[in-house]
Amino acid sequence: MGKKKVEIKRIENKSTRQITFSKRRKGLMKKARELSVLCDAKVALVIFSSTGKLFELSDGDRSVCGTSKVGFCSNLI
Amino acid sequence: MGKKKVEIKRIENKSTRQITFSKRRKGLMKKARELSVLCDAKVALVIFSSTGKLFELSDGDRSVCGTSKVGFCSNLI
DNA sequence: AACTATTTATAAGA
DNA sequence: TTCTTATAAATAGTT
Repeated sequence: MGKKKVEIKRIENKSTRQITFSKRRKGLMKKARELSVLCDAKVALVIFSSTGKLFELSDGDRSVCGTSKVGFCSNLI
Repeated sequence: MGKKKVEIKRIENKSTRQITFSKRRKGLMKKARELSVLCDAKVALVIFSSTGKLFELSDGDRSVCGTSKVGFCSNLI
């Protein structure tokens, strides 16, 4: 998608990589939510950026992971 | 995407829901891998179908979660 | 942060 | 149920 086809390999330019990260993270989380709702599935998504920043999403029955999002993330680490 | 626009709510027809689950799960995992590679991020994705079947993906530095995929999944539960 | 040309994902259909 | 196709959606490069 986009004006040029892009090869799936590490983006070397830092600012391009950061912009792409921001755009694709948003898109991925949207699709995760959609899968969860449309198909009545339980979905958990955890993303660490290359700078170590954490983004997380979980849908469906939260009880398997604990009740808080922070708790859920902590269990992963 | 697709021939008709679809509303994001639970698909009531069981076989349609199962087909959509299969297609979108595949697409979501592909995009998770792409984000991981393009942006040098660590991504973990865990999906339970409505029948309880587990699908899982993790990319990037596995050490935060243990070395095996099974181990990683077990930690979540 | 918005736009838009294109690519990609996918809802129906075969 | 695997393959095709029309269309919606995501997004790469641009402004």
